[in-house]
Amino acid sequence: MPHFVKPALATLVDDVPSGGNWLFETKFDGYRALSAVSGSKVRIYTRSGLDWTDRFHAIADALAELDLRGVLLDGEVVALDSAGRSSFSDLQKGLRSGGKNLSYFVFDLLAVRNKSIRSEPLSKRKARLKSLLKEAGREGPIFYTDHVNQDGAAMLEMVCRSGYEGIIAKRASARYRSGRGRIWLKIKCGHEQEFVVVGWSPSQKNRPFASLLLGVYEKGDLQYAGRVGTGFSQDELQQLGARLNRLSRRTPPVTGGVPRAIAKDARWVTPQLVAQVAFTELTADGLVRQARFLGLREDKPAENVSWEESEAE
DNA sequence: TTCCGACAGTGGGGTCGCAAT
DNA sequence: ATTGCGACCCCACTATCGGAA
Repeated sequence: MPHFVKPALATLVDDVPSGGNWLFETKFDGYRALSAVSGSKVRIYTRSGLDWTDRFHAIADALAELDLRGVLLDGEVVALDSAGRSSFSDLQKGLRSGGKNLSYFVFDLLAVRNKSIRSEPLSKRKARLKSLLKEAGREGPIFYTDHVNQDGAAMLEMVCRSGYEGIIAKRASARYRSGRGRIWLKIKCGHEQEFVVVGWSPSQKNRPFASLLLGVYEKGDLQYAGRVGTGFSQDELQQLGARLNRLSRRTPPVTGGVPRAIAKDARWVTPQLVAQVAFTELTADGLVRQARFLGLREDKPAENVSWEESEAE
């Protein structure tokens, strides 16, 4: 059986690359999974190389039926919602039931007959992968991840309008390279909007604060919307920390919805500051996921901050 | 010289399992 | 029964450093 190889990782960029022989795939929101398959023997590894075959056993069983020889696959395990989008929260729930209702979108082939083909160009590896999976993937849960060869910008626009997470651009001529690099780029649809700063989480470390607590007005009530703890420079941390202290107050300005564990050490603030925040999506509880701080909006009064209608830019 | 990639360190939302309360 | 914690998953970012381009 082929052994684990550290996966290639994409670098987040703002713009779709042009020129230079790129191919474009839709970005899935799931768990990265590399699979070593040899006949009925299957091992599925996480990004860091842990063996998660048991958690994904439904997929492992499907891989075992493909009758592959010494193959190493790279792809993403996802849960598809009713519209066919990959849903991260469904995935997290789906894992409880042993990996049923999960799909495996395979996008790269790293070894065949126990021999590494990582030095072959991506376009060639994908062609081999496609023919390998041709008979297999018809009804799932194993799928070949297709791509387009041009006009990534148009693809991004279409993908965002349909509510997906974004796209991945890959150099078609590049060999497989472990670790983060410029050979693979991710461009996210991303959401961005203003939030009222309603408080902060104190830091265990040597920082003015760990994260900002966010809120949004909904029908006159200020509701908790999660935290943001990254995106600040050293200067911003200091300056924001000082302003928060000046606005500090004893009672929470939000009406509710703050998880116990967070409310326990939360420090509250008069709702006055407005933060611009980017995030990938809202969780089932209406909290921002993968949020990063972009800056303060000094021009916006806090009372005007409510949910913006979800729409692609 | 400039840029890139690796690393360390900080932060988030989740799930799970186990130990302490 | 509830709570807390760490180890995993998904990540985000800043800051630094050495070597490649």
